[in-house]
Amino acid sequence: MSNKETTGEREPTLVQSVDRAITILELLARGERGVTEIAAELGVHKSTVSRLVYTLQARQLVEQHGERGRFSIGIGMLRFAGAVAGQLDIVQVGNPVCEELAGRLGETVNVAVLDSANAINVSQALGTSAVAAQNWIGQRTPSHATASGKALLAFMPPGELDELLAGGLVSYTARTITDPQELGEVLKGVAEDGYATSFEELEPGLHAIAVPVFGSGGDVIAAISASGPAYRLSRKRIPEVVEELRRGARELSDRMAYMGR
Amino acid sequence: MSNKETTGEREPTLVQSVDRAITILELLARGERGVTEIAAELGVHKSTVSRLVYTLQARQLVEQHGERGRFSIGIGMLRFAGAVAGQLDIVQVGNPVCEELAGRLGETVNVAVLDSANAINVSQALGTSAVAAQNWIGQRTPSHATASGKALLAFMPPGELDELLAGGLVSYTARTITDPQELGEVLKGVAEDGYATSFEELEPGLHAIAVPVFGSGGDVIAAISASGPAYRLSRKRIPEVVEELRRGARELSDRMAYMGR
DNA sequence: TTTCTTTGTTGCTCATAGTGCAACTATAAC
DNA sequence: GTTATAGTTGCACTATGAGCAACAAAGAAA
Repeated sequence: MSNKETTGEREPTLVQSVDRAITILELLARGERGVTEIAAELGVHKSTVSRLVYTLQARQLVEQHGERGRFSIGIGMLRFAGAVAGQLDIVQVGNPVCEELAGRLGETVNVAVLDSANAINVSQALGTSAVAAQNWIGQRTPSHATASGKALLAFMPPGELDELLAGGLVSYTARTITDPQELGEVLKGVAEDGYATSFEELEPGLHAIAVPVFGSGGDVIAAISASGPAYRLSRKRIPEVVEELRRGARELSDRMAYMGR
Repeated sequence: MSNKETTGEREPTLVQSVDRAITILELLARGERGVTEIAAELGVHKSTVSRLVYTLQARQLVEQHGERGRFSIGIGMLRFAGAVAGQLDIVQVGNPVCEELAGRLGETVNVAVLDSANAINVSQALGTSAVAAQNWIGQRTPSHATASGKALLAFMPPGELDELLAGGLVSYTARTITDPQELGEVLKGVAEDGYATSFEELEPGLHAIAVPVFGSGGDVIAAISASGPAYRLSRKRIPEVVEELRRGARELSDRMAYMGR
């Protein structure tokens, strides 16, 4: 087996069918679609997709709507979800804290951890404004363009920081910080103030405010953020929101410490 | 390709490597382990597992501890978890309700839906008794031996019910109901009383109480349950617990109806 | 209704991609 | 130091997975 180029190129050898199966799962995670459609997106033959999907279906990782219908992510996936959540105790502990804060603030609240240069949301509670609330769980977001991300970056050893950001800063909106030096300044401010913001730096019209969560060793283990539409989560609300978030962060710290972290 | 027997035997053809990869994920969901160990459990060669695992790792579905260490489920899995959760709005809605009930009752609270003959827990909040709280999310549990399962079965059309249970009733403890006729009687009682119990029918020492959650059409869409150790969640507490659970179930119903279900 | 299109499934065939082997390396145990 | 254990990788073989094409089922159009 050579496997020179599959999706990109890897040094060791990737198992092609598994790699493709995962890609299919990722596509389906973004919405249901049919075999033909998937085949087009993957650049492979219908039949190939049909068999891959069949295998995934046999294990409940995808579901078929009707006899010959379209496919979507299946409930079997929850099995794994539970396992990850169990491993990261911060997920368990984060949920109730998110819920409470979301209730108080009326905005969507997330707990995120850092994974290389991305912030990953691990718990979430939706705000009271029922509709259009996006699901962020498991989402990898670029740390330099999000409030949580900045809260996490601001407390890293400078050496590691540079390494992480070596890839360059991608721009998402006109307000995204793309200059490493500027980002450095901003992060310095975050470390001093104890909170970070992202006002339309990731998506137009989206505001977010975040604070760090400290582990018992004084290190930053996560960030907790509130996010909502620009007109509702305005700059004026910063003091109020930060205060609430800090309370939540402290509670999270305490509970984690209690569990032996 | 023939693929006559891989794990069992399927009529259409399974993609072997994908099937194996999923098995690996399932193993890792139950705890971290090494390549050699996995290879033994799968009955394949180390190298095969090493490559499969590498592929999974490249997509963050598994994580390696250290350079050449053991493997465990990875954060990337959360991406998919979020997707499932987004599809089943009951997950979103169920979480806060679970949290609240768990707080009041001090026991673990779960929301479950029916998937063929199994009850699957889709949301969960842990009780106050911090330790030893098991993670049930995504777990498929045999409906005839669990409180949630019985609450779900009790409101099914009798025809479908018989079909579901045609496979026979597996016994888990001395108290598990294994006689279909007896189960029928019990379910009738559940439908009348409006709640179901499982006292050491799934695991010795484990008690659970559940009530159904109705959809806007009057059909049962889920069940909500409280579970805990036998000595704490005793029969005496049934009235109290049922009352709380009913309140939660009603809230869940209302919220779901509000969302258009 | 019939016909035309589209989409998912399946038998067949070929060659690629995946597996097993074995040698290699790194880490841990003694 | 030696030995044992566990993960990775080059190589060779063939079982396995992918593509093709014919088929079946379900809609859409006429």
